[in-house]
Amino acid sequence: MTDTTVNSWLDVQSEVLARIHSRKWKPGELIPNEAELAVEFGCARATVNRALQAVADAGWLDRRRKAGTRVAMHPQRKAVLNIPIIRKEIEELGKVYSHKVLHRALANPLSKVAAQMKISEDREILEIHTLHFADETPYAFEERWINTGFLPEALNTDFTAISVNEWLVSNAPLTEGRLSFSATNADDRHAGMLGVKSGSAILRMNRTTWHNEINITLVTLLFAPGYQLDTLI
Amino acid sequence: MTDTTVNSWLDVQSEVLARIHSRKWKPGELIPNEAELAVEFGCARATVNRALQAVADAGWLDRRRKAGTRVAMHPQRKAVLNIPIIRKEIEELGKVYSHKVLHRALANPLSKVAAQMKISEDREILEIHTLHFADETPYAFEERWINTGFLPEALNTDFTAISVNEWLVSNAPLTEGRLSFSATNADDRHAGMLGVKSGSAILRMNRTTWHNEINITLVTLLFAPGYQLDTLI
DNA sequence: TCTGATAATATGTCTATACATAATAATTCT
DNA sequence: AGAATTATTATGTATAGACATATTATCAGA
Repeated sequence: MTDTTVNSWLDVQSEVLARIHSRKWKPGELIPNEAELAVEFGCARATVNRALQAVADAGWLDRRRKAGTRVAMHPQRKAVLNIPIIRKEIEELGKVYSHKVLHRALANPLSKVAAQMKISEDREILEIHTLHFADETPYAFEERWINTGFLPEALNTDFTAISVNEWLVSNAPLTEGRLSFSATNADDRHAGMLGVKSGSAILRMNRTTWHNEINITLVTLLFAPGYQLDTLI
Repeated sequence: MTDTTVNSWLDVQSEVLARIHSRKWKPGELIPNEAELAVEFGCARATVNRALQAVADAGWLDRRRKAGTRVAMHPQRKAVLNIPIIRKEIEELGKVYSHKVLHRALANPLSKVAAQMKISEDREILEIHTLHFADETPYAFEERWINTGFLPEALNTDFTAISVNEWLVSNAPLTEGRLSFSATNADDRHAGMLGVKSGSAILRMNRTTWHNEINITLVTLLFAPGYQLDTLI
């Protein structure tokens, strides 16, 4: 019993998680240091380190130099969310994906959009509206603004063949961004496009993408009712 | 230029990400193997390995033994979602958190709930409805079912002092779970409780929690309109 | 008693080396 | 030619040892 001989860092990880889950190590409690655990588990400290880092990444442990490692007070704070890629989602449902560009224009951004993109209102950007279908049924409506100052090639691209998103994936150097989800009531226009009653609750996803300090694109996706965003903890 | 001497794995990571972002390494393309990169960067293979694993974890690279490492086709980007902890959220807004237990009963689960919890319908479970407030304003409504077969102590606990969630955090051995988000129209009852018009779009969060194969609890949270779930990519 | 220097400590990371493992390529046998 | 076997290769992982760094504890001096 005393000698829990394991070797792989995954074994160490399992054991550590088991102790947290079983409350042998309680929230807030300091756990033995790496060297001690290495002796107990009969492996190298580096192996323990690898395991503890993984567990800490998942949010179960808080680690600080010198202060040591303790069980997180609020476990399970983090979940990994796979950002929806519409074509893939639809195809994984066994349905046929298609899309239709409803609107495309160079225009001055609305002040709200300009503010979010942090560009001036008198600078023209590309505005594209797309409707995504799963087997001919509307799946999501997309409003997108592209910073053509940064991506002038977008002006000469035909987005009926390739969707805007996929074009960006293979043409824009993405770095970081922000996602936000909220619920909203469909207005008449959106309801009409998605083929639902006006006022229906729809899930809205907002996404901004930056390269260095420049905003490349801003998207709002409105998903047809019934859409569900899933994630495992 | 040729000799990009770096030492820390973070430096390697930055350089790798820069090459992906700048499209020096294009989506689908095979990148040099670890040994070659180690020589180029003037560091040990283990250091390159650490960096590449981190980049792969973030979804930018696909790695397979023998086959090598290539840039992901779909930067199927993963986002780390901070699971909302209501009390903390409210306090971070600088508001005062409070909650009120509206309903508490031992009852047979609705068939829908029983199905989700994978328990039989004739087994009694604890049903608790709680309303969460931020500065006296309704913030979210919570419907929760607790598997009292697994957590009999819940029967003797007074949830007016401590919220159900916080009690569970410190009393239930959690392991894994599933989260899902969707939008729904408020029915009269929910609208009344949240103090909004019937039919308002609200964000619904569903969460199940398992320990080994046993479902411990199931929660549905309905957030007052305006609620936004944020995450960085 | 307060302040600043110093020691102690736990995690963070790098290195070199070795072997494990998965997947592909090459080879042999039928 | 086709199947089974054997190399080869790139990543995956373990190890011991060393040093870096952040943070806390301790102690000396004003």
